[in-house]
Amino acid sequence: MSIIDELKWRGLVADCTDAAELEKKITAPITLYCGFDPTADSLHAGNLVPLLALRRFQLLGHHPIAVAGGATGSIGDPSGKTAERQLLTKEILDRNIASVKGQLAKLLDFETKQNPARLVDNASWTQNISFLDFLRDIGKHFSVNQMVAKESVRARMEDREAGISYTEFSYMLLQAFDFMVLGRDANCELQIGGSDQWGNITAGIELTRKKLGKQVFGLTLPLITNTDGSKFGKTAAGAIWLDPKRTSVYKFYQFWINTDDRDVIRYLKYFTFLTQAEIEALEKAHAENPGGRTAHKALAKAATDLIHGEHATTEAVRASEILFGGELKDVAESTFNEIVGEVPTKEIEKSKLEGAGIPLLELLVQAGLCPSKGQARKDIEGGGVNINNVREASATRTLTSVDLLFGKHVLLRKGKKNYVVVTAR
RNA sequence: GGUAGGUUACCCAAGUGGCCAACGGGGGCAGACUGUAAAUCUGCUGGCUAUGCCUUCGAUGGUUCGAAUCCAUCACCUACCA
Repeated sequence: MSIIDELKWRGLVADCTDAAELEKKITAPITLYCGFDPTADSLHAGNLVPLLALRRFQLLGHHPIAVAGGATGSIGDPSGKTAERQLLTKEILDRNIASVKGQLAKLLDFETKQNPARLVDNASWTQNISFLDFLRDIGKHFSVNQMVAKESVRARMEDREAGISYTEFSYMLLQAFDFMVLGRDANCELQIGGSDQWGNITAGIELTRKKLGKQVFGLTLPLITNTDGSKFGKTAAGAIWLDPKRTSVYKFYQFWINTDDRDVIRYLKYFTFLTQAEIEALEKAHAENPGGRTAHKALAKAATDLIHGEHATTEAVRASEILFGGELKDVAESTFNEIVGEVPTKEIEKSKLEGAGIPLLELLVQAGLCPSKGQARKDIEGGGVNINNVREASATRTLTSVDLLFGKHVLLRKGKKNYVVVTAR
């Protein structure tokens, strides 16, 4: 199966230039790239689709290049943004690039002899070019008329309140320049990216044709949307990050477990490397017994394995089983310890539990389960708060050392899914 | 520059002197049901040392026993006129 068929089957092709010619080209290994701008110090679930697509190409023998956007990231892509962005400071940018590079490196194979992945920073070819040279050599090939017509720019021009700065307006040129440089120096013939990158990609294709007289291709991946209309990759608590310091492995696993039934098969195609046969089997299992959530578990396991490795996944699965498995009272200390560190943990001083103890209201706020004591009180009165998986109905409850499990921990829960382990120290 | 209208909690939006921490809807949180679902039903949705107290209705000042509500000035938005 060619990479194009593979992507099509997975529903991962949103758009593509000169499909017939690209399909011919792609029968032999080609070099392709995808850019990632370091807007934060970690990639998030939303970045996964293009990143995994790179890897899909690699698995089928193609040569992937991941481009860290040291240059483009310092400008800010206007695509899909409704307002001008705050520029990142140089220090933040450097830090972000360093950590994003590390994450990219984990998901692609840099070791294989045949077609090792490469990681480059577009600052390396942008920083030494002078403004005048850039205007003369690159800028000359762009028509402002055409640039203004592109969706990403037009949306902002029509919005009288937001507008667009010259800086962001120029973003497209930088990305086009990247493609041209990679086409010239690395024989890169294909750029992939999210569907919001279409305008930037085609700009690069045209620049490459004009500068090098060479035909290169673009392929965009669909924007992932949840069936219920919400944004993929976001929870109430914020984005789902790949960095376990930002989003714990347990939370990451839970994120996938909580996928809507209607989305789960689609996401298996998007986010895992399971084969068509395997996914079809899961689809069947899901249709026959949705309550078994076989597909959800497979999705969560596969995605978590990919990002955090099998060992961490096993622990997250185990913690989930313990927390959602029912009674806590018979749980052995060693079993309980498995969830410590998986779910959010809050340490308090042991002395606070002596005597009258610490008010539950206060602890709920400190543990980050409730935003204020008023809210904590309401949550308790509404029956939403559990201590060690036993519902607590009294808002005046205080916690003392008697409540400690194994003399160390208290398991607080708000609602069905929000756990915090409080550890006395 | 002129005239008219607007600015209310996370968002939309009612309220035009005391009964207003402020109707209603959305969103969010929680409860029941369930599969750690969906749909549905219910409660909550400014803060606190909590049968009470404090801070909110674009900003500042004023009238009044009492203001989101009346007056003045300022800022921003919308429409029409120039």
